[in-house]
Amino acid sequence: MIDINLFRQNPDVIRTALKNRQMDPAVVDRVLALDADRRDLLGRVETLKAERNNVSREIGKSKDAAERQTKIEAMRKVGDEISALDEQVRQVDETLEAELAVIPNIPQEIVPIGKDEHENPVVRVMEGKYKNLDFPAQPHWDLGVKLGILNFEQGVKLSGTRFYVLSGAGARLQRALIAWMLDLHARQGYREQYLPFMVKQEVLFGAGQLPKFRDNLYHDVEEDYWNVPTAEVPLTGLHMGDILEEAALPLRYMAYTPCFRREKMSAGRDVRGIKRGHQFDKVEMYTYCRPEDSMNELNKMLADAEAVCQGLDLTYRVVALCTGDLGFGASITYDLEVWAPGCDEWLEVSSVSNVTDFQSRRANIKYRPADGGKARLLHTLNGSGLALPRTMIAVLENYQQPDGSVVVPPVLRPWMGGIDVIRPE
RNA sequence: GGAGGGAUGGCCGAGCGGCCUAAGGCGCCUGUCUUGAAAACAGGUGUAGGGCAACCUACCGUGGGUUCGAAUCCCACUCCCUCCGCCA
Repeated sequence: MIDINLFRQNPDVIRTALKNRQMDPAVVDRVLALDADRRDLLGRVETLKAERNNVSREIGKSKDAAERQTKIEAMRKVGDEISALDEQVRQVDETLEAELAVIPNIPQEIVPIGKDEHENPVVRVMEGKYKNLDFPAQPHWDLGVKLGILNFEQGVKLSGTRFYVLSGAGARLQRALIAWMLDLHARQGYREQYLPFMVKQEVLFGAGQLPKFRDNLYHDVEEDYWNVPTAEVPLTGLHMGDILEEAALPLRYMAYTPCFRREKMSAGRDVRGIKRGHQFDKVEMYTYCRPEDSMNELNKMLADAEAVCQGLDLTYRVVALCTGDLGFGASITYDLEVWAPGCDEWLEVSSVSNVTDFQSRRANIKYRPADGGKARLLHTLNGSGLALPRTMIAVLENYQQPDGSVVVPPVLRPWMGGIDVIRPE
């Protein structure tokens, strides 16, 4: 959510931000009009409430029955006016909140201006040991099926399209990746969390998923349970409504969770393989920090995500998202893309963002400055470290050998129970 | 799922429909005193919104209702505790 004070004081900043995001800036004028309405109504209703409070107090003290009756009659009328105005305030508030709730964060000045993902500049390319294979690379959907570690038919049998089963060494390889990533991030200073995979509606609002991305979420129709689309959601909710001590910051968390997405927006895209499913696993990093520290934390988090690619010796590149491709809550985002020689494409395995105070305002998360001053909104950041299916694709396709076997990356071997090479089962 | 008890400021804990503008205590901050500290004493200590300000409004688990007026009365819900049943 954007600070209403920014609309009042500098609406052009928001108009420009919306234009750069390829969105209509007309919403700014609607917000300003609603805000003016709201303040006008509040002024009137609060004056009436003050009057009623005073007179009601007099009624309590008065001994004169006739005078009491006169005042009670008068206040009954005032009460009706208050009810009517309160209802108007409620409606204006509701409309205003609805408008504000779907306005995205302001991109930072250093974010490149661009229309869509085709205009995202590549910041750097980091070549790992595995880049070019000197034989024709198989895509993972062939390689994995032949190895007997990946089964699409069973996924469809159980749950339908966009589901699959990992079997034997495949399942174990994913578990090894998860365990290794968690241990790596623990060494980098993040505290591991085990979280609910279903959360309440208000948590999704706080994280910026609702109301805008309702169509992408799975939820229980009988209870207020929503499956998390990313660990970012419960990691935001952890401190919803809290006032943290400045000394506790930065607070760095990480968590492994499954993620559930309906993928209504991408129907028909990436239907082959395990790149995009309704359920996938992810290790996520999340930081709460002081506003003045958030850009440093962004750089740290990006480096910490890159360390995963480096540990696996994968070739990857860092891409800066342009204004037209920036996510809803992000003020700046870097994507990590690893090279997958089998499907012959760069795969987005991580997205690292500084969300500034966009989520903390929605979720009411503050910190108390060490000097004891007023509580201030803090900044939050999130970054994948990494998304599992695409990391699995990259490992399988990069570590494949001409005979169709797959070498297990050395860093993962402690969890593989002696399997150094995955061969057909 | 059934029966009962509870939810009040940072914490503990009072609170007959109207001096609740929430008692009292603890904690914290400031001041006096002191070489310094402790103690004692005095004052101050929530969040949000509106107003240039004085000030005003809202908030006693949540949401409704009754009333001129609700922490207080009524209804629904949520969460916590105790017991019973069921259960990985």
